[in-house]
Parts: sequence; C-alpha cells; structure tokens
Amino acid sequence: MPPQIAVITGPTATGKTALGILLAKALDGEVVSADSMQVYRHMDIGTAKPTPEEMDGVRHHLLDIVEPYEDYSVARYVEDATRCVEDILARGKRPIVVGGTGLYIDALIRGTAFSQRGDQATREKLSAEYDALGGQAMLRRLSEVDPAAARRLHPNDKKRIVRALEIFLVTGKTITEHDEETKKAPPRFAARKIALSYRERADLYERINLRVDEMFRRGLVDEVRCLLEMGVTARHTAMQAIGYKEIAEAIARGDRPEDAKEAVKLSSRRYAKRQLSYLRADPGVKWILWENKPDFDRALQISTEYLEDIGLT
RNA sequence: GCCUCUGUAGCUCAGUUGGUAGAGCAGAGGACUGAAAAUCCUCGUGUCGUUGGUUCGAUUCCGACCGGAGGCA
Repeated sequence: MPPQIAVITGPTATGKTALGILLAKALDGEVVSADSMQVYRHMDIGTAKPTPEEMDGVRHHLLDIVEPYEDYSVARYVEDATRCVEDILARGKRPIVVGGTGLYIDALIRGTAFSQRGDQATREKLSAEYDALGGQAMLRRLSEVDPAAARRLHPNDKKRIVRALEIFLVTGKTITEHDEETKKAPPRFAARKIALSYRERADLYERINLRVDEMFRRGLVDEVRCLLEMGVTARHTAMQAIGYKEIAEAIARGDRPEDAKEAVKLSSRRYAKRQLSYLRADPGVKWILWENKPDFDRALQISTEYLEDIGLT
C-alpha cells in the first residue's frame, strides 16, 4: 500500500499557502510546494511565494530551487518532489503538498515517468516544419504512426503535435503507447486532495484583482526589471509567469509598466478558471468553498477531520 | 428654450432598402502525460430607450416622451 499524503490545492488566491501552513503545524508536517513558478528564485512578489514570517517556522521545500534563466519542467518536479516527500516520511513527519499546478501534483502522485525528451535541434526542426506545413499535414504524418493521438489532437495544438512526433522520433515508441504503459503502473502515493475555492465566482475574481493591486504596490514592477537585467527573456519558462510576462511586454512596447495591471488581472482570472476546470475533472477532491471570505478555523477543522478519516493523522 | 446627433448583448459598436439581429472585447464550459502561471478547443435571444401611430407585420418609417453628447441662444 502506497504511503498517504495530504494535498492542498485550488485556484490562485484562495488561501492554499495559509491553510497549508496551519495544517503543517497541526499535523507536525512540512510543506512541499507544487507550484511551477515558485521554484524560481528572485520571483517572490508575483508568484505570491510565502515569506519567512508567513511560514511561521514550518519547513518548506521546492521553493527557490532554480534560477529564472534555467528551465524547469514536470519531469524534474516528479524527481525532486518524490525524493522530498520520501525524505519527510522517512523522518517521521507528514508531507503536505501545497500548490496550484495540477499537473505537477498528479504526476507526483502517480509517479509518472515522462517519455524522454528530444534534443533542442529535433524540437526546433519539428516546430519549423509545423510552421511551414501546417497542423493538418503534421497531424497526417502523426497518424501514420499513432492514429489514436492524431485523432484526439486538434490541428492548432502545435505544442502537443510536436511533442507527440518528437517522442516517436527519439524513442521509437508512440506517445499513446507510452501513456498506456505509465497508466498501468500503480500510483506512487495515495493522496487525499483538499481544494479551496469561493462559492461565488465573482468573489474569487474580486480577490484576485485585489491581490494583483497589492503585488504592484509591493514592487512587482521592480522585480520584473531585476529579472530583465539578469538576462531573463521571453524565451525562458520563468518569463511565462503571469504578472511577469505582461509587465515585460509593456516595458518592451515602451508603455508604462503600471499599464499592464489590467492585463495581469485578466490573465490571473483566466488562469483561475483553467485551474477550476482541471480540478473539477478530478472526482477525488474534497472541496472547501469560502462563502464570502476565507474562514481558516473552519477549513482547518474540516481538513484535519477529513485527513483523520482516512487515517492520515 | 431651439437645432443637430445619439440610445441595439455586461462593454464598444455594426446592421436590418419594414419580415424580431451580429462582430470584437468581457464572460462561460471543456481538454490536458517533459514549456502546465504553458498550450488548445467550443459557446452569441438581446423588452433593438419608452410610448402611440402607419402597416398583414415596426427594432427599422412617422410623432411624442425620457436619457446622453454637441451646437445656437
């Protein structure tokens, strides 16, 4: 039987960080972040990374582990987080996975072994071919080796079509075969997921808007300028982070960086919507919905009871 | 007070030579196996300001009224 771990997730700006810390204190646990952008150093304000004061003595893992000009990905996260969780368990503590990156969480729990990645040249070649020939032609080519994947991918989904072709080129195996094999493997962990959100969408969006205002007040623009000075560019994964990319674009256009604020709010709202979409597809999550404002006392009580129920505490 | 323009989807507007209407943005739903804060797909009925009139039929034409903008006084 795989070890059981607690997961706190939910869309952005719902209080995951705070609840995770409360829960860690209550259960003698340590927080394992599951956030694709908080892994980068020098990106604190815009990723809403917890400050040392907020951590309140609780140990946090997988924050600030790479430089923003390095590239990080799910595959690496699975390695890092698995090691981290097992180490915490070995020390007799409770790992509490906290974050909003759904794919990272699921891949960690399932122990997904991602297919090998092609070298830069292969990927660039496929990408150029896609641009030259178009999605339909690339999909036809994919269907010769992997009709199932070609059927489920949309011609515009360049990223996935390129990846599917790349996997076949590098490994000789199709992505469909690879997926089926990995799905057969038993999950690495038995996770209990708690997801936080607001009952009313409007309340969630209001909270997001307020938080973006606060990020600008606390110096998000300066943080972005620092990254640009470090040589981080739009090509880097870190610069795809919401808040950062919009401000960098405004600066590149010669606009006032503060003018990007509305765009940042919009991106954040849409991101939250996508997170909800992802989470709703998972029947195994325990939702805690804020009526109007967060009520952490209640949430902590519900969470501990829920985790007790399955023998986690 | 008079004149002109204007009032159509949450917002900005298009349109109907009279047969109850459509774009962009916003918004909603979904997908997701090495960029996932990424990437991709789908979704447009609203008293056409109100109220009378003409008409088989009015959001469209005419009148009045109400709101907005501008001009003349």
